[in-house]
Amino acid sequence: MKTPADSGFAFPDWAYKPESSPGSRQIQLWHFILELLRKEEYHDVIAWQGDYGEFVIKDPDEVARLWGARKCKPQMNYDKLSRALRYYYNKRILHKTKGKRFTYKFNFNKLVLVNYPFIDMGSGRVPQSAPPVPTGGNHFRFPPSTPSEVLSSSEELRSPGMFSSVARRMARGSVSDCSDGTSTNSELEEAMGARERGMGPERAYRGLLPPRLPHDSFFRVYPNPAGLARHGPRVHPEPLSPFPVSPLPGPGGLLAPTLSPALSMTPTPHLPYTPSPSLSSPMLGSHFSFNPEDMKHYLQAHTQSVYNYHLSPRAFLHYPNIIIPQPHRPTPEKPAAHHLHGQQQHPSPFSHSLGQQPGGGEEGQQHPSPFKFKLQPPPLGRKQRESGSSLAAASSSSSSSQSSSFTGSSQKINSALSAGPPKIKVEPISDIESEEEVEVTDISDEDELNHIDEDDEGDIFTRTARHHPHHQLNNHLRANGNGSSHSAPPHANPDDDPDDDEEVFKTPATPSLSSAGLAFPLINLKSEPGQAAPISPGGTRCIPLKLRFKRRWSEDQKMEADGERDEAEDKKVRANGEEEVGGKREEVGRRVGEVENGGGREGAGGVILGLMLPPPPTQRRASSELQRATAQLSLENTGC
DNA sequence: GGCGGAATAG
DNA sequence: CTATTCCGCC
Repeated sequence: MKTPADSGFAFPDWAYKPESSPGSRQIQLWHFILELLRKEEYHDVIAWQGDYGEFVIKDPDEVARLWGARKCKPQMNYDKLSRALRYYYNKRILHKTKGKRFTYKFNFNKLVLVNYPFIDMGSGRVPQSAPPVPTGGNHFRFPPSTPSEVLSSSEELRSPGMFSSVARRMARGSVSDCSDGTSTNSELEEAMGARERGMGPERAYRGLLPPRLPHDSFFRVYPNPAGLARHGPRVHPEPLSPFPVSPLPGPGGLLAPTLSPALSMTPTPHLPYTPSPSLSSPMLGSHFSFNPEDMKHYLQAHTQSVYNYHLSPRAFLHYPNIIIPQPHRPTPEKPAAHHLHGQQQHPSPFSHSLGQQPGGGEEGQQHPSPFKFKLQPPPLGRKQRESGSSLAAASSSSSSSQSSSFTGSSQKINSALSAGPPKIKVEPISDIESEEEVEVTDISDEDELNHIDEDDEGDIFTRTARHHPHHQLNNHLRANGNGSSHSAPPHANPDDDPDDDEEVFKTPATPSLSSAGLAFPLINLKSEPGQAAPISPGGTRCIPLKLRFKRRWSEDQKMEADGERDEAEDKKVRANGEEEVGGKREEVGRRVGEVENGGGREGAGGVILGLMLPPPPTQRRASSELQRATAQLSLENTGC
């Protein structure tokens, strides 16, 4: 089925050679594994098999040898290599498939999907195990095209940081390796390298892509079931460009004024700043394709992921209808993927249905309306909000955004904030939430919790938000306490992993409206506990426009928060391993501070702790994956 | 086989 | 930090 090249997955180049790797500049094991997996040549040695993201090391010794060659560690053996793999467990990059020898499973949530929605793991057969990624093309394509405005230029737009990194990367091309020349290196690299280098600009896209966009974009996509539609005639925004209106940096590069330069700039690979819209939007523009197929695939993949990996459902939650509609869409074949991503299909995106997928199913339901989803521009970065006196800025920014509608919400936020000392940031809620979540999330391990996966599936969609602000916390605590079984209810289980957050999300709301995307929990959740919140959980439907806006707004914030959160998470993950609740809390606080600081790297003081403490509802952290991925993407191989 | 602690290298 | 080494334990 696929050509070799295709067959493998095609992760974005950058995925393979990121520079950003945290500690070591060298290639990371998981990247290496991915490389091997994507090459057919190595299928006898290691291959996808089983569930999504699951792969089996058919020849451990060989894999070890290859790895050793790559790292110039002749003494490498499977025992050692496996130790390294085990370190990924806590990071949630990998987990062991129990009961199957030499079989591990990638958490693509973290690694790929979110990050690279359009990546394709290989068409063909890549078994189910291959990450479910979509894409019409073979590799990822970031459809540059963009509808309208979008941004073509987005690249430049992107945050400098990212951009720069990309650039560097490009410049360098693949780096390589040990000259020893073990076949491995050379092969892999060559293949990749060639590809990469060859592509000029396109590559750039890829590079850029990765990070957040996709995911942001996705998250921003709202289904628009009746809700939105009603509320406005689709917003102007257009069908095509989902993000066109976005306030941010659109193509024009408008980086949001608000963004604090510092933040926005933060180049570090980590993406310290992802959240900010600025980033996202650009990406959206450039990378995000609206090609229906892509969307469809992506969604499906995402969905799967959700199910399989606990991706944060929130994304989907928003869109109950997510089901990737497939109205009719026959095209069985994939678009020529080969050519790269670049093609610009234009999509009128919405016109098509996303549906169809080869494998799939047809779960797709058809919907009368061609497109349910409505894409929206990313909200402003929280930073932006922050920076400007948070509020003011926010409002402005929001207004700018297409959905100017949100402006109103700002108030809300304020109020919310006001509750606490206004510190630096505005996202009180989110932060808080995020933190908690984070904690929760981190804690979890998928392995054990695997069952969760399945559970999640159900849960994700099913659960309603019942979380009261404290509720989670409590659970959290309890959970931690338990040493043993995770039998605890899914949701209680802190471990659940990242996805837990999702729980929170689950919106109680009715599908219809809620789905509209408007329904977002953040605020709602909080209000819930109380008695009647205007936006009662269940009653999303009747929500007045204002409320809707607010919700949306809040949603946006959340998202942003997520991004940050992610970072936090990452850190946490590491940290948390053992922490207890109490300890965790503290840490959380710390982390939060970091996050706020911006990327963590330094920042102004993280004062917000106070806010954080309360255990608000959590959300998801889907984005964490992104960050993580980003952070981790370091692949370069250096010579020995 | 698999896990994970501990020490350590880079 | 990530990975490598070693190693004891299940």
